[in-house]
Amino acid sequence: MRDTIPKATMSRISLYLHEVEQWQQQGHEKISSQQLAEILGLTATQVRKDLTHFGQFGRPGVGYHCGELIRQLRLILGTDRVRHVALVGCGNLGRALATYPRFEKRGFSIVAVFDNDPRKIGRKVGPHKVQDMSHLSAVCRQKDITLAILAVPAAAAQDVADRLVAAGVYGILNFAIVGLAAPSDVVVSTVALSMELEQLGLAVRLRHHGTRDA
Amino acid sequence: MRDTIPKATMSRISLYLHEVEQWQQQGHEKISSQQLAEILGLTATQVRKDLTHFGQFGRPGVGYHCGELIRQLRLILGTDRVRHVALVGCGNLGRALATYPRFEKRGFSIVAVFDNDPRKIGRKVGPHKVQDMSHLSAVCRQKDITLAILAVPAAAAQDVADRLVAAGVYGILNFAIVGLAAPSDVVVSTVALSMELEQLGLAVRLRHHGTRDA
DNA sequence: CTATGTGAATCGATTCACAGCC
DNA sequence: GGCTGTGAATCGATTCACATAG
Repeated sequence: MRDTIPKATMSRISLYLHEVEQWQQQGHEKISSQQLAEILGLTATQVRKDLTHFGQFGRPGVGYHCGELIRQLRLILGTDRVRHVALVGCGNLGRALATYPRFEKRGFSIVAVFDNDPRKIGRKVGPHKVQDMSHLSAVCRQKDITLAILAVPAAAAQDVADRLVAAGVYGILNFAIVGLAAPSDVVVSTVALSMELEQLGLAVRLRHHGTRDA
Repeated sequence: MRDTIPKATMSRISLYLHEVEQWQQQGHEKISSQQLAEILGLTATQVRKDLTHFGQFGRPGVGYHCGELIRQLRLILGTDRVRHVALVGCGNLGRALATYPRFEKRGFSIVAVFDNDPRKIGRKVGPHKVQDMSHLSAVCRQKDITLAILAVPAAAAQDVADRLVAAGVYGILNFAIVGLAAPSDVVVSTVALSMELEQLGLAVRLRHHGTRDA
């Protein structure tokens, strides 16, 4: 487990966890790299290579024990214990994310919600009162918040990111369409929804290349 | 332009478009591969290689003309003309996406919204009345809808996807956490928000590897 | 005989080095 | 001089082939 993990591998670990959980819920006790690969449209070798970056979880001639593999994958992802998350920005997208049930189901708990709009502060969003940004640092430290979801307008994103970093957050999931500067020990991952749609459009165009200008 | 485009290149084209637009709005007339690369944290060579997959848009000694490059990038992405999009699923996330202003700003227009919940049908979400799923096929064809955003529960996703395909949609942006089966001429792109958060958590853990179990 | 784990080989993407144009 | 476009070289990721364990 102590070499550097390929980026491509990292992006597949949570896929593995999700599919093995599904598989187990369907009543299976074990799963082979072949079966897991087929579900995900990968190769069996790729699945095994990915997993062995973190340890040897399977048994030759048998496969992987679902329960054990799930435990290990959660350990890898750090979701064996619940992680506290702050959500900043209570627009339409922010409110949807605040109540997105899958975060809670997968080991992340949104424990504080912030906005800087006085009309929103004090309102409830899901189970949480929206708090003023000025409380950000104190609340993050008090509630042991290590990750943040950023759903504010692009113009405000860098400022909020700086404040989150100052508040001791280690990772930021950024829904604004700007690159964020952050110190090297803080991870920023940007989800640009409009670009996802653009890329889908491009993929469609290339697949139908000459065919028609669909 | 007629070799196969690397997947990695495809995923960067919309980044280029966005940054060149910003750059132009800041009053610049031209941009060099070096400047664009710095903004995005890439190398100048990579930017040039990516662009030349689609044609030769720059002039040696000068750089790229912003206006011309933007025009070409939109042509590549197919957003030179507005594309009609259907949104299926009016839960919290669906409603946020239905009114997400950036889609409209970048050449995509949500022209129809569907749900199968009778209590939601007829309500307005942004400028659109929520329609029953039974109208899906007729509306998609009538309004020349080529792309769809799928924001329904995982259990319903495959069924809806099948109906979208039957309705002549070429691409599906899927927010449900399931792999969707679709014919090879239909592109499915899945955005799994909870997995984004898991991957962020993993990246954080690996960056701080031994340090502390943040 | 079945399925994992892994070094070696292949494949694809990034970077280098430079030829050609402004 | 400055910068693009591109073949050659490097780097990383996937696949192959097989040794090893159940």
